[in-house]
This record gives sequence, structure tokens and C-alpha cells, in this order.
Amino acid sequence: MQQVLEAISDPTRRKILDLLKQGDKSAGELGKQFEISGPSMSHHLSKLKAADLVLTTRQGQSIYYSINTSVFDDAAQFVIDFFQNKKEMKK
Amino acid sequence: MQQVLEAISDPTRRKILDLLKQGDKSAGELGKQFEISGPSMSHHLSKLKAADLVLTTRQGQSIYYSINTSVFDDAAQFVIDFFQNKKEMKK
DNA sequence: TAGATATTTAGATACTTTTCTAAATATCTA
DNA sequence: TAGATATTTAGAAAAGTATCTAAATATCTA
Repeated sequence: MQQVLEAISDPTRRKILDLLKQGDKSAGELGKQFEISGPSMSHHLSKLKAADLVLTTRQGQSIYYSINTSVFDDAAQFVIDFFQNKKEMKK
Repeated sequence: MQQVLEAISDPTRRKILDLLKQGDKSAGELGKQFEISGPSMSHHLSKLKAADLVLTTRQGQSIYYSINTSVFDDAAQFVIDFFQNKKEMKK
């Protein structure tokens, strides 16, 4: 979960995930939406992949990225628990 | 929200918040739970305060930290929305 | 008010992250 | 297979973060 939290603490990576929510996209298609170099995009994508937040499949020369739904759900649950447990504790 | 996400991406700061869920504590009481110097603890507390995740009140020489419930709730909602919106988008 | 306790600020250093250009790897197509 | 396109890897520079010691600030108490 540490890698997930670090991954989403960066605005560029959150925007990448937002774009992928609308549908799968290649690294190049994603790159066009930002004013950063290809290698910088690749760096952010590798962090998202290390956190298991995205999945990849090669189609020809392109590599398509997609949201990893199960890890998204796990992350949501973790954060819900983290922020809501205080209510239990205060009883 | 950016500052909140950066704040909770650090394990020490998450542990501080977990301790505060159990009740208010002073900077010194919190510091005892970690193997870091007072100034390092102060640094982490100032990040939590900048993110508005904690509130402070001075009581004598000590400064007591407590969870800022409303910002906790906002943060939970933001992250829930962030991780769950994909379901809407896929319709 | 002097000394003790609690916390923060200042300044330095080490570590990590982001970014870039250049080069390497993988794939497609003529 | 040569050239074009897509992406990643390597290596370096710049920026940001965490940590420390020493010093400053605030408060309490004798």
C-alpha cells in the first residue's frame, strides 16, 4: 500500500489515472496530454505499474495501459479504513 | 488536497495520525513512539498541520495535537471518489 | 528572575525524486 | 533487412525531502 499512496501523491500520476479511467491508452497517447518528455512519462508509468495500479498489454509497437480494478478497490478500502477508524476509536 | 495526499504518503506521518486517533497527544508524547529527534518529529507535525489534518492547542509547556475530523472526512471522500469514479466512467 | 522542560527554527548534509538527452530495445512495414 | 515508430533504460543534473545538532522561543516553578 505504501507504493500506492506514493503513486497517487503526485499530480501527474493522478491525471494519468484519470485519463485511463476513460479508457485504455498507450504511453504515447498519454504523453501527448502532458508537457513532459517520453522518458519522464515512462518513469511515472513505471511507478504506477510498480504500485500495481495499472496493467499493460503490448499491441504492435504500442503498449497499452489500463486501470487495475482490483488494486484500485483495495486502495479505496485502505484509505476508507484509515480515515474512518477514528470514529470507532472515539466510542 | 495535494498536501493531504503527500502528508499521508509517509509511513511516519500515518503512524502519528493512527496514534492521534486514540486520543490527543503532545509532540513529546508522540516523539517517544519513534526513533527520531524532536526536530524531525516537529517537521512531520508541521506537514500534518500544513495539510490541516491536525489541530493544536497549547496546554502549559506542551502543545497537544488532535485529528481535524472535518478534513479527515473530506480526504476520505476525495480518495473514495478518486478510486471509485472509474465505475461510472465505464458505463 | 533563574533554571528546567517542551517545542520550533536555522542551517547543514544525505537521500530521494523528477526531469532531461542520448542510447538501447522492440516492433512494424516496405 | 533497412528505416520508421514506440517505449524503456542509462546516466546526469536539478529540485525536493528527511534528518541531525545547535540555538531560539515559550512556559512553568521555585
